[in-house]
Amino acid sequence: MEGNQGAGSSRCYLLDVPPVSRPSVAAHQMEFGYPKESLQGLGFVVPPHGGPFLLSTDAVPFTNPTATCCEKTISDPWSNEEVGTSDSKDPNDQTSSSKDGDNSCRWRGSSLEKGKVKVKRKMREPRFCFQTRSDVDVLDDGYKWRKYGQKVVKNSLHPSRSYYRCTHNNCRVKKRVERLSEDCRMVITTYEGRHTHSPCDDENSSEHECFSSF
DNA sequence: CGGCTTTGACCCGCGC
DNA sequence: GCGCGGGTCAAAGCCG
Repeated sequence: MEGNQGAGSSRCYLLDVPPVSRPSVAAHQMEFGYPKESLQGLGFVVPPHGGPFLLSTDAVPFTNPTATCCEKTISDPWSNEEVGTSDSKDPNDQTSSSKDGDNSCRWRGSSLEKGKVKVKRKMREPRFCFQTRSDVDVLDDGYKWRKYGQKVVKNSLHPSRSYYRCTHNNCRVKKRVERLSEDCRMVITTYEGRHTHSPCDDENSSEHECFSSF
């Protein structure tokens, strides 16, 4: 069924990144005509001037319902609806952030929390996914990520999905990376949440200064 | 020695 | 109600 991502929440873009050692990405596609506001809302800071980016990534809107991988990505459990509310500033979010911030006290145990958590689970952070063509899994977006898990994906020929988390102190942004089953060179990167800092904040700017878009 | 990756287990949500 | 799949945690190992 098509159009379920019409909600306009979790957006997906397709990038054609040359197989270089540093396929820095993504963010650069926003200037391909995508609503910057939404991107900013997601934590992707877009240069106000929308200046040209260094990379010549070829971005394509990744919202075609018939697009194989796209469909799969979007129809995953986290699906679009929760992202729709960019005003995730509801009370729930407050609570969840305090919990989320501390993964150790997530929904493990405390049956008391269950009820609340249940709801919260659906109310995740805003997400943003990209499809890139690259030989490397982890796209250098200027932030520092730490891998915290890997999963086998059943209905995929490339059954490995990796989970990353921003290493910055109070930043709870997560990133999910998986290979496209049809084309192992295609990487689907899904960002979740908003960075509470700038990339330069993560590592000493230097080369990343031009990637402040993430 | 510190940080990161790997890997197995646990828990939750959803579909049947 | 049960089973499956997905997401996260935490311990152990590895590397710089």
